Amino acid sequence: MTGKPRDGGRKGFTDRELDIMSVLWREGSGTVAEVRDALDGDVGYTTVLKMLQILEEKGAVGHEREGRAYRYVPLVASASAGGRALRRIVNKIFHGSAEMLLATLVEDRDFSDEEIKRMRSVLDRAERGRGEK
Amino acid sequence: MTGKPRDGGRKGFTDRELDIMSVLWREGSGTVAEVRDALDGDVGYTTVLKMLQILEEKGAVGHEREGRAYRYVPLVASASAGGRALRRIVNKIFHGSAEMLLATLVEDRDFSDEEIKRMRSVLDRAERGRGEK
DNA sequence: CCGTTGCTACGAAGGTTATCGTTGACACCG
DNA sequence: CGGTGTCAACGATAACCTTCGTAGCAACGG
Repeated sequence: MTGKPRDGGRKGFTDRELDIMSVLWREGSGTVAEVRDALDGDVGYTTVLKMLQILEEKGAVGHEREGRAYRYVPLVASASAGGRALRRIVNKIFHGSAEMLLATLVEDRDFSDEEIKRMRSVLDRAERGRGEK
Repeated sequence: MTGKPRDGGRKGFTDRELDIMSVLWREGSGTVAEVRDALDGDVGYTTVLKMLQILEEKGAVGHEREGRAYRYVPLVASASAGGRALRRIVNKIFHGSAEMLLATLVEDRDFSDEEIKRMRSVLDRAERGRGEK
């Protein structure tokens, strides 16, 4: 493992960085070639490598040697990045209203009954689970 | 009004751009000086002007003369920007699961009973309102 | 042993973001 | 009229994102 953070991962990810983090979160880890294959369009090998090096400088990923190649692993959890991103959106776009955020979300996509049910139970759990810890 | 779009506002906003759009969405419109006053830290007048000009180039805002100054108005609705941002997050960070997004949201903040209730009714409305249009 | 292949490292190019300094226009005050 | 304050326009700057080309290294096949 290497990598001294430059900005500690405080800020959100850029588009390309997010593409790459998304792959690592989904797969758990990846070599440069694996990440590259998992990306949509065709991106140069060195481009992916560079992005991973930048992400490492920021402390978002780490790497360990695997044979001749490096295997990169995310050091920032997706939930943590998601929380930061959601906070930003709810504050700047929805003026602090989570209700508006949710309304926009469900208006934007057609959720199945199943999905709505599960979302409702997320709210139930939040309500019940409060006041304990 | 002026402003031919350069990228049509397809992409999301950067941090600073979002700060400024947030003010315009909240207030409805604003001159350079008004926007500047509404921003948190002290930002230079010309900086705010420049950002508004960039946003105008992108088609996100327009302006009309008001006395000697320009009054800027948002051309992109906050719900539209919010929808785009949420889609990006749910896809890249939560792998398409709105349920995970919602779980992260409610874990991150302590919502009141009132807020939870309103969010639940947003889901109810979504369920009932489906299949018609 | 030598060429090929699969890697990482380095650094540069082009575009964007974010910050202003400076200039010039215009109007108001005294 | 002449100074002062408010405003937009322009250009400069520094940092950062994103893309690679090129080079160098190490292992493997023949």
